[in-house]
Amino acid sequence: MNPLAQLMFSHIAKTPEDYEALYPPRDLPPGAKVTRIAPSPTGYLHLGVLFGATVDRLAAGPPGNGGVFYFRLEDTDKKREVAGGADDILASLLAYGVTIDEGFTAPGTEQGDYGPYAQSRRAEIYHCYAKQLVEQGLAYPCFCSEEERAQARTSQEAQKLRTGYYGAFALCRNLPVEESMARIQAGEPYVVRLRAPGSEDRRIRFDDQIKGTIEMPENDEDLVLLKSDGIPTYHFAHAVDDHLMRTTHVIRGDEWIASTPKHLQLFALLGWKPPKYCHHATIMIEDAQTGGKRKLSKRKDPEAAMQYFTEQGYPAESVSEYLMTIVSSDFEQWRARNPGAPRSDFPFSLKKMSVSGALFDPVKLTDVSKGVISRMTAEQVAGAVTDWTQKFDPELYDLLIYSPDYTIGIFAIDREGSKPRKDIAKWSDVRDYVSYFFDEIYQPEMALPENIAPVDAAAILEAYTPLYDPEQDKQAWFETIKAMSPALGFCPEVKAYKADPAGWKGHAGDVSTVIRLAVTGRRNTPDLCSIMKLLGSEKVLARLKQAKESIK
RNA sequence: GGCCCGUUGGUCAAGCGGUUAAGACUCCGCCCUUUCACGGCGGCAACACGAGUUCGAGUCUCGUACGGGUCACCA
Repeated sequence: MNPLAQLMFSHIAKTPEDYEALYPPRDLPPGAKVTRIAPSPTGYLHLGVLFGATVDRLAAGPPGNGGVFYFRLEDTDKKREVAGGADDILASLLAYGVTIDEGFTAPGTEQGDYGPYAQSRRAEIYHCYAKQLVEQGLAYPCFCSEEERAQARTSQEAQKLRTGYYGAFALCRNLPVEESMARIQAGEPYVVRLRAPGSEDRRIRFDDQIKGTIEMPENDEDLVLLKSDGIPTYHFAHAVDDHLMRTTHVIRGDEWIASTPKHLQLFALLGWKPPKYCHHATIMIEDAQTGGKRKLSKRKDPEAAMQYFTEQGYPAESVSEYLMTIVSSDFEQWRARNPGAPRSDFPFSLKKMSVSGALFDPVKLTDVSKGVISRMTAEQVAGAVTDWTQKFDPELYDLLIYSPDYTIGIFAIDREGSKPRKDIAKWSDVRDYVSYFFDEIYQPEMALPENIAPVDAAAILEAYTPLYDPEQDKQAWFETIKAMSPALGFCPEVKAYKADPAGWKGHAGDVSTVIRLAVTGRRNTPDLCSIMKLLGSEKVLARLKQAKESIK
């Protein structure tokens, strides 16, 4: 029995063998992958985490296919923890269509045989393995204070040496056992450090599933395993958890590459087979200050928080679809060939992931989102818009719920058919799009096109008003416009007008533009006949009258 | 600074030793069209640089430059 290990971990009764038995290897079909997302609840869900989770989900395959995608909480940093952060992340993930098979599968729900899935509740497990390492002489207590470490760093920098707790700078590394024990018994605070056997001039190599072979110096830093409060660092927790939870593929951002030698060393020392590492490039953002690219930052970039997209009213589907175009280089081509297919059908491969960081492109998001919304039914759009306005635009919400049929009617215009309109990219665009359907928020622009004189416009409205027939269908309606055009000096056929513009003031299209302007306050709208039908004759007549007066 | 990773049009990107160097987004033009939007057609626009290997290099090697990441009792 190692007296030091005994003293440090007197509360540990279980052995590594116990845990091996408790968490046996998973019975998986050949080739099935076990992936995980392990966020720390230090804020709300942001684009980077969603991106990672999307990749994990994709790599594990659709639910029920043998692969497992689980959610583990890395709540080891009490200082930065945000209350409710975990549930928010979970709920948001689900909202973006990332389903979870195991661990925390929904807010307040934890399931699976490899738990607990919150690191704050796994202290005993980490301590058990830390104890083993101390017993084997592979770990030791370190009493260095913050000041001492800062001092060491300063002197290292002065000597142009690599900073860190290694080699001769690892002050507590060779403390006599008796001294360590005495100091612990005296109540002195300490951390547990790895006695890193690595050497800087030996190199290790690993096959990254995304980036390919990577070669780096071995780790020789005596990294902290357990902080002074007994909570493990990420490195140690990663090794213990991903082994015990039988993760096959650790998919994470490439900012982790630098510490992979530490992780590989940990796995080796613990006697475990390491998982396959898959380091993906992170999403970048254009820095407004410098014009350059940089990693997305939760603090600097409000649009990194999913809350931003929610407030703007981007459908979750749009964001997911956009993310896919960054996740996998061949997604767009697949999507073009399989327009309606669920994303889970996409044949995903880690190898197809980009090795360099993509710049977040809001313009592309807009384009993707317009496509997504154009494929929705009028009912779906009305429903989504109603939900969104309830939270973010109460005034518009009240107008929209007044008559659900009317609201659906608005979104039904020009929606059916093979060439749906793409006017809306996000729900916050809707207010402007629908404003002329509601007198309460109607803001006519009323600026006539330059080629139409006010007298002619007035004459057009004068002539049209008695002809207005709410029963007319689209074709009959435009026939009416054409029929009344010549008397006003406008050519009934656009083509004929273009062939001989000199003989006319304009064409039937100009006539309809004047009416459109009178009825909607705009020069550009979807099909005017449908709009007038929806508005109803009372409103149409009122607006025609109002327009005639404003022209005079 | 050390150690890593990266670099094909403005952006996302195909490409795997021989291609007129795909495609998507943006922008521009034309067509369709009662406006707009949609759609169709077309256009602008790229292999960071320098050596080397090779009959031949965006593709392989080495340098250089530039960009990013990382060097915590944060993840």
